[in-house]
Formats: sequence, structure tokens, C-alpha cells
Amino acid sequence: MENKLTTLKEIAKRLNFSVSTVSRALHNHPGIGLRTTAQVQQLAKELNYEPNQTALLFKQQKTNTIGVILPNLKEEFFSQAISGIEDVAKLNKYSVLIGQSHDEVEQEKQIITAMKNQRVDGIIVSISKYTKDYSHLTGMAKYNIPVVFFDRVPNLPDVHKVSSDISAGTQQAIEFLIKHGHRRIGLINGPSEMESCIKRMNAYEKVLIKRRIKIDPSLIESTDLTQQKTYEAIEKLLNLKRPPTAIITINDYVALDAIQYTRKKKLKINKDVCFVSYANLPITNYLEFPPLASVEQFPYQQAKKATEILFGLFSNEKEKQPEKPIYQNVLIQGRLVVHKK
Amino acid sequence: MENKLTTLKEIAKRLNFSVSTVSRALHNHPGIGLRTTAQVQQLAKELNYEPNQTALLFKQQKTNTIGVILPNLKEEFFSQAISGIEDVAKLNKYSVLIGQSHDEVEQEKQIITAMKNQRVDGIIVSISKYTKDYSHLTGMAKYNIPVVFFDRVPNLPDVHKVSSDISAGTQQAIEFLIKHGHRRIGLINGPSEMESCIKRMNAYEKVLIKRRIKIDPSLIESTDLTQQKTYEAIEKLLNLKRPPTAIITINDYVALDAIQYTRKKKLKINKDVCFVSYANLPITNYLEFPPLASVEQFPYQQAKKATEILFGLFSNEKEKQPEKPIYQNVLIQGRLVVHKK
DNA sequence: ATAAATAAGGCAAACGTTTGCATTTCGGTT
DNA sequence: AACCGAAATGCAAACGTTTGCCTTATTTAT
Repeated sequence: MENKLTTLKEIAKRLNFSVSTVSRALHNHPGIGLRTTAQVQQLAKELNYEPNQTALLFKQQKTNTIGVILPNLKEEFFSQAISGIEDVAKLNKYSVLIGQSHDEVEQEKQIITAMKNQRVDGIIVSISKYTKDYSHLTGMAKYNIPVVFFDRVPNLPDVHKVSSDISAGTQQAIEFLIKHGHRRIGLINGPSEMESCIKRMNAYEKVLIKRRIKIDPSLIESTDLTQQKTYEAIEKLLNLKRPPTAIITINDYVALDAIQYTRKKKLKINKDVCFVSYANLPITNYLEFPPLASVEQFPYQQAKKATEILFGLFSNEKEKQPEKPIYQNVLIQGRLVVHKK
Repeated sequence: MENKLTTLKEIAKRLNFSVSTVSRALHNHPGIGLRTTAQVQQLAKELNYEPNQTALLFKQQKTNTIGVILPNLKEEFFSQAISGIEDVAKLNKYSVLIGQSHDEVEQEKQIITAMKNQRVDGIIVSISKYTKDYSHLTGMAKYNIPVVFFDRVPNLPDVHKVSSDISAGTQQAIEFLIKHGHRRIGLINGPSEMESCIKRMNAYEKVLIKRRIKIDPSLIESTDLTQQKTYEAIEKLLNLKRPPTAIITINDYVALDAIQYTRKKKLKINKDVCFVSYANLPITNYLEFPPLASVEQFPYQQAKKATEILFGLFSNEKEKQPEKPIYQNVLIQGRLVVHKK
């Protein structure tokens, strides 16, 4: 019962037609007779014929595959993003190839080279936290492989990107804290390589100035997102002569570490010190001491939008517009979610 | 600057050799002259030649791609597993195609059909919680696509599978509880479709019998892993006339829900009721009330082992052993981790 | 009846690479 | 001078599919 995969040739031989006739019959080509078409289609069904994708892809010079490069999959933010990408891809009958950079530039380069050789039709990427040089990504244009960035996007004008509106989210968060009477608001930001961190910083300063609150540089710390550096940052803030009454952290994971440290210091979370962060992880529901609020960033929607843009680029390609690269820069509005407890 | 990808033909034309000579030169074929080989290799490097994978795969009738089907990626258990698979795949220069079944059998079937058409060389799968009929998976054998199961494995003799030794883990867990003086030990198990749940159940009964503790059926509940059903299960246990002093739950997520419910009932976690579960999620570190202990299941190692088995099958294929299918059934030993707090 | 139009199907090339076999080109041996 | 063998290279097929163009058979119009 060696059930070898059926080929056109096999069908042709059995029915004594040529391969081309079989191919056309299966595509309902008008030049093929009704009887023939019916016959072929029936046998194809019987033999469970499925076109050999590798042959097709090879011929068409495309792979019906998109590559996705992410820092990691263990953060729920990214695994939700994957679902958004998968859903759009499935609609378009595309497969999704996933690579994790583990926040290492070298990995990122390796993955993208592999994907280029695999001839993926397009790439969606959320860059590693230390990527400063984007040439390995922008360089894909030479090979006609479009790239769309999401969430962690570079500060370049001539790229397609989808990200959450950090500025607006940060403003909401700070306004929220001010309304609750906070005047000394700390910030634990991420590495300055990250575009979003610069925006967060600017928004932070902008709101404070607008609300006539003096900016105190000692209230601003940063972390490379590791627990160690986060501990150092929160330690400095808590040891200030006039420590902050509220702290904004770059994301929920950092918030968790900061909160953990703060609790070790016997301070009451969201009483002595309030925390507000970004992302809104589902696990915060299980925490006794979650951040007071988070700016929800809608990873599914971001990734979905990015994928839609990518597919848009595919169809544009066919129309061969001469030189009209309109670069999309979509901002997804965040939403401040106040946790219940 | 249309940087089209270089082909053998291009190199051949420029150097006025035939395509076959170029191909052989690049592979250091002994029949090709040294000068020629050097020339070709140099030009190839200059033109940044990379073999067209799609052409290769098509010719070789293999894709250098393995498919991975998982219930989801948002559980850290599975995203860690992915890393294990990726690492082995990378060593073998394979790509990884990922599909999430979202615990739906229909999805699982669809994904596997897509993967078959994509001609993946092999499949690694952790089945959905309700999969009872495995024919869509075992059927891949007909197409010479080997399948290796991991973690959620079917109870079939003639398949390759890697799973954690639930029996042993459960015994450890219960012995641990007994040593700490517990005599009424509850169990919130998963759906009976899951092989591991049956094993957990058997191990549970076995240890109790061995320790001469009477088995009380009212101490045994099950959940479909949703929060709702978990709440119902824990409610029943807590409302017993003689409620359990310790509860074993199928995994950490269920434990979290059960703990949450228990806290709502104003009971002290790990004082009034102790919890022990499986998986050992990293987030338990951030919890005020984590389970007392978890059976670590080493997802990375499980997945890695499964992938290694799969690659082993690939190489065996070449040797064309006539009819000698030795099915592997690897059990990974768990380890009871007692949480600190 | 014959030319012309239409319908139905076949031929062959193309995509890029590998590989068994054939061919060419030597220098060296009788 | 004729031959041999080895070294170096080329030819062509194969993988499965699509598609432009050509061929054949049948029908229609004159």
C-alpha cells in the first residue's frame, strides 16, 4: 500500500491524456471538453491528488511563506502576535516560518539570511532590543522581499511599520497618576536603542512640563530588561531622599521585578508606591500585587495589521507601479486598563 | 541596482563554463580542475551566490522543513518546547513550521493537511486535549512523513513518542505530601481523553493503596482546563464535609485558578490547603501564593529529544531497512520542585 | 463541396540544480 | 604515427507544474 503522492503525470497516464490537458482540466480551463474535465477531476479526487507545492513554488518563484522574526515566544505579547499573523496568513493560504532572535543581533542576522535563502515572500519583524543597524533588514528590498516592522520598530522614514502609540499611552498613564494626586513620578525605561523608549521619555517630559511639574532627572532610570538591572534601577529610585510615589515601567515583566523588589523592602504596593506599566499581561490577574494599571498594547491587532500591510505589498507588486513606494507607519492606540484588585 | 539572486547559469555564462561544471566546482568535485574550481568559487563569492532552496528542495523531493503542531504558544511550556525544537533543527539546517491547534481537533486536521501539501519532511506534534482519533496523524506514514509525538501523546504502541513520566512524578508528589502529614489528598485531573490524565489517576490510586490510605472518590474531580470548570471542581472539593488538606492539580495554570478560588473563600494557601501541580511555570516566582511544589516537566528537553528522534528517522530512511520499525517511547523523568516562599 | 471557424487536446519550454554518462583534450607510451 | 588512458568538461535528463503555441478533428457557413 505504498501510497505515493499522486502527480499529474500519474493521472495523465491512467486516463491517456497529456499532462497539460490534466493540468488545465483541474483548473477548469475553457479549452478542455466537459467530459474530459469531469473525468480528470473525478480521478484526481479518487487518487487524492494535491499539487506538489515544492514544484509549484519553484516554478512560480515564490514560496507562499512569510517569515516572522521575534525576540522570543515566551512573552505572551509575542505569542499573541503570532496568532494575529497566523490568522491573516491562513486566509491567504500562506505558511508562517518563525524565528526567535532571543534579543541577539547576531541571531537576527542569521535568521534573516536563512529566510532569504528559503526565499520567503516577505518578512515581519520585531527587532531585538539592541539592533541599531538595520541594514540586514532593509537590505531585503534588493531581493524584492518586503519587510514590515511591528512593535519594536526602527526610527526610519522609509520602512513599513506598525507600533503602538507609546506617546499617547504614556500621556494617559501619567495623567491618570496626576489625577490621583501623584507629583513625584518615577520612570524605569528600557534601553535607549529602543525607539519606543525615546518616545516614552519624550512623552513623560512633555506631560510633566504641561502640568507644571518639575522634571527631576534622578527619577529617571533605565534597565536592559533583565531582572538584575531592573533591581538596580528600582533600588536607586527607592533610595532617593524623596522617593517617587508612583513609577512607570517599560513593561509588565519589568514591573513584576520592580514590584518584587519593592515588596522585599517592605513597602506596600500601590499604597506606598504605585506602579503603572505597558502590555497588560494576562498573568497579572493571578497576582496579589499587580501594577495599578497597564497600557494595553493589542499585540494581536498590531501583528494582524502588519501582516495585512505585507499582503498588500504583495498584490501591489504585481501592478508594477514604477516608483511609488508609500511607506506605511501605523500607530495603534493603546488603552489604559486599571486593574481591579 | 536590481540585485537579482545569482544562479548557476549566470556564473556559467560569465565564466564560459557549463552549468554542470559550475555546480561541481562549487561542491569541490574532484573531476574539476583546480584553476576552474578556484575561479568559480571566487566569482560565486563575489556575486553572493546562494543556492536557490526552492529548486533544490523540489529536485531532492524534500523540503528541509519540519512541521510542529501544538495546542498553543501562549503557555510557556510550549514556547520553551519550540526553542528545543528550533535548536536541533538549526543544527541540521532545517526550518520549522509552526501551527497552533488551539486545542481544536478540526484545526489540527487542517494544519496537518497543509503541512502534508507543503511536503514537510516530518512532524512533531503535541495533540489537542480532545483528540481521540489519531488517524489524521498516523496516516502520515503512508506519505512517508514520520511523526513524533511529545508531551501530549496518544496511547498507541506503534508511534514514536516522548513524554514526561507522569506516574513517577505523581508518586513523588504524593509521597511528598504524605511525608508532610497529609492524608486527605484531592486530585483535580484533566479530561480523560488525555493519556497523561489516566496515568496520573492510576499513579494516584497506586500510591494511596500502597500507603494504606483509603481512596475516597469524592476527592477526585476533573476539569477541561478552563477556568470555569476548574472553579467548579475546586468548589466541590472545598465543600466536602471533610475537605482535602492537599490538592494535586493537572498543571500550574489550573493550580492558579484553583488557588484563586480558594483564596476567595478566605482559606489560607498552603496552610489550610496545600497545592501541588505540574510544569513549574516561571511566573510562579512572582506569585504571592504559588503552589507548594510542582513537578518540573522539562519541555525544552522533551521537545529536543523528540526532534532528535525525528532526525534519527530521517537518516534511517536512507538505509532503507526493510521492515524494522522500532518505535521509540521515551519517558523524561520529572523532578519535584518545592517552591521557596 | 469546400473553405473557414471553432473546439479539443498535445508539444515543449521554463524554473535551478544535480548527476550519470559521453565527449573532448591532452600528455605519454608503444 | 597510432594508440591509450586519464583528466577535464559538457550534455541531457530528471523533479512537477503551468502555459504559449501548434496540431488535429469537428462543425458551421457559404
